[in-house]
Amino acid sequence: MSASDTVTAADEAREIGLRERKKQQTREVIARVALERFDRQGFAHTTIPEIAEAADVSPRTVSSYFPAKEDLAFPDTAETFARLKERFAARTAGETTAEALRAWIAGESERWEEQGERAEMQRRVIAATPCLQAYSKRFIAEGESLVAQAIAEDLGGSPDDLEARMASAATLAIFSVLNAHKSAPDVAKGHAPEAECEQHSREHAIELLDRALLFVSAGIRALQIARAEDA
Amino acid sequence: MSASDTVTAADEAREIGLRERKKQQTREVIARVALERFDRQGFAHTTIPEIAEAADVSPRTVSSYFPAKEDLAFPDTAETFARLKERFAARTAGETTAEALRAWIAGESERWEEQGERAEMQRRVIAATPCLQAYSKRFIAEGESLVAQAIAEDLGGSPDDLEARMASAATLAIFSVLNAHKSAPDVAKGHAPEAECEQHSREHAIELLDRALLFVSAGIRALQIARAEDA
DNA sequence: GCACGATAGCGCAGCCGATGCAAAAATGCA
DNA sequence: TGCATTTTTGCATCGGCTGCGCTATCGTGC
Repeated sequence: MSASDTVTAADEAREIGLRERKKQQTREVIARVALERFDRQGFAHTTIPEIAEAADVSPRTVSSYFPAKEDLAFPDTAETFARLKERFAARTAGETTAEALRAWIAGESERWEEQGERAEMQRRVIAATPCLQAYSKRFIAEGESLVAQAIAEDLGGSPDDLEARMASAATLAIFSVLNAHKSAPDVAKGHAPEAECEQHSREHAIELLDRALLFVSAGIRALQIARAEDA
Repeated sequence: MSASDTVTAADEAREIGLRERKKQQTREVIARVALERFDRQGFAHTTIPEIAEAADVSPRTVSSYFPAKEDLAFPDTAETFARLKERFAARTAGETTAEALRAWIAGESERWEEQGERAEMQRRVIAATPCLQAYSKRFIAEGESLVAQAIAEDLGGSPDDLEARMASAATLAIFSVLNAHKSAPDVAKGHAPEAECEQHSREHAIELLDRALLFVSAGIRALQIARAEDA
């Protein structure tokens, strides 16, 4: 009855052997050098062989780690949504979807801040590449079903309730807008990103998030009222 | 002072000469055979040369008409949004964005019904191809900015007002859900698409649309109230 | 410690889609 | 009919993706 019987996804990074460790490391290196090149020379003007050379692996290996070139710009999206899934699974009976979302977003923005320049680069690259913005919708679709399920539980309906799906789609669409909004105006103002500013920006982000959730919950309420009137 | 001085987009199809006519025709043939193949054998398992042969043109010509393979599945999206743009431009002072959207959607669904099997095939193909669903978001983004502008006018704010963009994104996201929803359940029920049923489906579509607009307008109102309280 | 199964990384070859370019064919007009 | 314009085509190339088989390394059980 070793400790490995109770490992969680979070522990996995330490539990595993040297082999897996090297794999993660290789993946990380590839993603990092790719992001740097994308930032410097643009996504389209960076080739896979080029990234491979910079990461000291073969082109074939790059494609093996990242099936599509676009995936290089979203190296840890899977984990991000895995955490959302965990968060939803772990929520208590009274906790609403909105509260869980708030907590999740807070955790994620903390992560982004820890990454520092890295997250900023990713933001820049995606903002500068329409193709990547379109690609990101693919992941959002994944999040949509998670949120839809959570909202459906709140409403006590079936997991594929239409209203839940509508509300979920609206929520994530608004998140996208907020996310895109966060990139642009800070650049325009032109003041250096000091610690104080970052703190402010984070509070601002939460505030915007609340507005989004307000929007969505008002929408849901209106639907429920309308449905009650019909019946 | 010929008649060509006052041509609109709608007249264009007749005003132009044989040359332009043939071009449209070629484009139409390519799109049609492509959609058929996509429906029969899947998007990924249909190659450009194959489509070219079926359409009796060279592969190079196909790529010339449709820069990306995905565009073959959305042959008339540009016109669809052009009509939305026209509709917004033509709306009277009192007409809200929601009303204009309703009118537009009504017109578009009429068009779809006229196309018959064609629209159904497109629906099937997109529903069966995640890649195309992601690609469709590209066009939706275009619609988003149109709707955002219209809502911003309603609200009297600047054209890139954040709330307008949020509301617009939410609206189109919900439309997407409704659109996807329309594909699935009709198939599940398994009754033939009789005229009566189509009529019902159309009414149902309008009803769903109204729910979406209700959702959005409630959201906007909530935001305005919150903003008023802050001030 | 050793040997064996598993697997990460690699090279290769091929397919497909996208694009630039220039020749060729079709078209519209005088 | 002849000419200018535009569409269509073939060609060549490039970049990305994939399947296959080989090698080297790692992990495990003996």
